[in-house]
Amino acid sequence: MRVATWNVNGLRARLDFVLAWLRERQPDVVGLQEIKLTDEIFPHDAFAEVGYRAATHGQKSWNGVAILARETPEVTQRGLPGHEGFGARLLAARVGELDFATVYVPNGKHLEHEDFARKLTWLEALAEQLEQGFHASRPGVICGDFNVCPSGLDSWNEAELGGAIFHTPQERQRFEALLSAGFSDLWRKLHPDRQAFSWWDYRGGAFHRKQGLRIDFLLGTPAARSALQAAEIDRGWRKKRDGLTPSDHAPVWADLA
DNA sequence: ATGTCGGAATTATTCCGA
Repeated sequence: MRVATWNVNGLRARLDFVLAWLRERQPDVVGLQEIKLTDEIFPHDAFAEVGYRAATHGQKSWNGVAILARETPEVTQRGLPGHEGFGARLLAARVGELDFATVYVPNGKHLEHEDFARKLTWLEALAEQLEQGFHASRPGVICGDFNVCPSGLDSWNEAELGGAIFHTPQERQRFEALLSAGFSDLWRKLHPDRQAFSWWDYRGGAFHRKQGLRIDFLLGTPAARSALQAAEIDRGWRKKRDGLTPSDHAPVWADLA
């Protein structure tokens, strides 16, 4: 079974790009983030044509998450309880025997902004929510854009960015708490010393300058981790193709037995 | 170059968020 995560940065602008990726990679379950549209206009038909059912938690203009799967996802949670006012950022569903969730963690903007403190609180609430929705003995994956760079290895410039947004001890401690609760960073488990990024700013030629961050993750329960066979970041899909503009994030996928 | 995108508000230009 192939599971994947992708912040698409606007599904209307990215639909053809996403469909091409689905045809090539043939994932079984995908968590999308930043779909930037409402549930009413979600393109269910386009996904059905390539063999996917979708569950959605969207909103107008910003944020929004969705789950694509070969079989119909049965939604177990829409939104992070008590934090719905911070945007449509969490969707959990059962897909066959897999417990799955997609999250779009608040950006936080900068350390002095009120959104930074709200981001930390949101991450704490996420940890509580996951305790209820996932179990060590069941295969489960929580994926998404966490907007946290877990270690210096995950940043193109820890020397200068360490301590700045995405790189603070407060964010890292809260991400670490998710791992301590039993979730494994699946890509990192297979590539413990590799530096690779999943996001590059559109500005300044960051992609070609290799100025990126690894902030998109597939976190697996112990049962998922023990079934892990492969995990990759689809860096090639961060490039323009056939004249289509890419997202600023690359997809990340993992194969589970 | 604070250098690019997506989307909305408003009518091709400006803003906001990332």
